[in-house]
Amino acid sequence: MTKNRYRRDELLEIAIDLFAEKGYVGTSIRDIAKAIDRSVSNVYHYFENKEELWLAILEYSVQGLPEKLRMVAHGEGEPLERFKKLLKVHLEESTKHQRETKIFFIDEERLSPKGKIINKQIQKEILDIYVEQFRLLQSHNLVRARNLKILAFNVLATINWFLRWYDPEGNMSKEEIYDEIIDFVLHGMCTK
Amino acid sequence: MTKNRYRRDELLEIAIDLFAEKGYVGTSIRDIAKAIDRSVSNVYHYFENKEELWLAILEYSVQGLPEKLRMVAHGEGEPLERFKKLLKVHLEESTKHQRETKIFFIDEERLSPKGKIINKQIQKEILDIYVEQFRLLQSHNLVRARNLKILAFNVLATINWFLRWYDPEGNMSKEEIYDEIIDFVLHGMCTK
DNA sequence: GAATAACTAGATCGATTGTTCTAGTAGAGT
DNA sequence: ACTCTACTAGAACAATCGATCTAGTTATTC
Repeated sequence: MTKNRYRRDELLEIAIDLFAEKGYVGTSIRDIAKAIDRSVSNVYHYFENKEELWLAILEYSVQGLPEKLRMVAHGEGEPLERFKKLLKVHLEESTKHQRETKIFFIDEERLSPKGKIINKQIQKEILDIYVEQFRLLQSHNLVRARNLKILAFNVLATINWFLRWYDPEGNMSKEEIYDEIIDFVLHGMCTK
Repeated sequence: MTKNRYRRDELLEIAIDLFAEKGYVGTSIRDIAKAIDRSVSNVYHYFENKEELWLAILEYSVQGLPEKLRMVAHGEGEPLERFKKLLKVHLEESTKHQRETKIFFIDEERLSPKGKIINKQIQKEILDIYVEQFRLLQSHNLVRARNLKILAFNVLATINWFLRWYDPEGNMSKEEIYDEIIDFVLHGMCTK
């Protein structure tokens, strides 16, 4: 008999909620069990320990992001249009997993060495995808920045910061925000 | 006899280090005391409790930022030049208090209601300074964005994110990064 | 129907948490 | 000499932490 995937994922869902709200250290196993009205044993039945639970969340959500972005980055089309598409997909995927991505960034320093390494690696992968894109765009004379790494940090800044202030219950539409962010990344705030 | 300001501030310094490294929840009073080789009582002598210690750090560092920014924002000069100066000062001040500002953003959700309110208020103040600047620049036809609030979030994104990746020990100079960020904010990544 | 694996509740573990209490020392002002 | 305040160390507190252990209940397979 294999483990009950459904009950495991239910647990994962509630854990994401609590981690996103109160952080990794701020959320206890008991909190998680209580929130879904099960016993502590139930949590430990599906996950070896707290850290494994955390890593399962990563796998469940953020892990696949680099691959998805690479697909777009290496896809067909004109370089600049493809880059715009990359931004859009990145924004959409991040929004889809807003809570998890939030966790991902908020508590990165609070993990065990193993967790830290995985975390850093995913971030590095994403950064590299962008730097590579910039190099390509640069060869077409489409990039103004001198330091491509700083540029990548700046672009990631707008995307990742968006996850902090965006409120799904708010009155701004996602499409409106996406367009505004993409326009900002491409041309900044100034006219001309 | 008044409280020994020097020993208090020493305590504050070490607390900033630990909070920045391991977070608010991840740092215990004992950790702080041990790091500076004093007793727990010593910490409680200078600060009522853990939260007051946190708030003291805020006061010690981040609290004055809005006022400094307002000074520049309401200063003399051409609107766009003044705005550039605003960005520069903001970047400089944030770098000066990098550890504290990091704490400020990382653990904002982990505070008591009182702490949360103070935290949110400072962030709101800063946001408003930028939105006001954009309104002024807009009246001179210098801003391309439609939604000024989103624009403000994007600008703050680049500044605050910078604090996450910037390594004072690294080989990039601060001035180089500042210029690159300011250029990005004003004109984005594209040529033309 | 026996055997095996999946799952569960609840007590319990030692360690650590924020905080308080007790009992003091040091030094300045009177 | 006495008093008051500033300061200190270290034991002690109840609560909570991640984790484990015991003892059980289901459900499936042969």
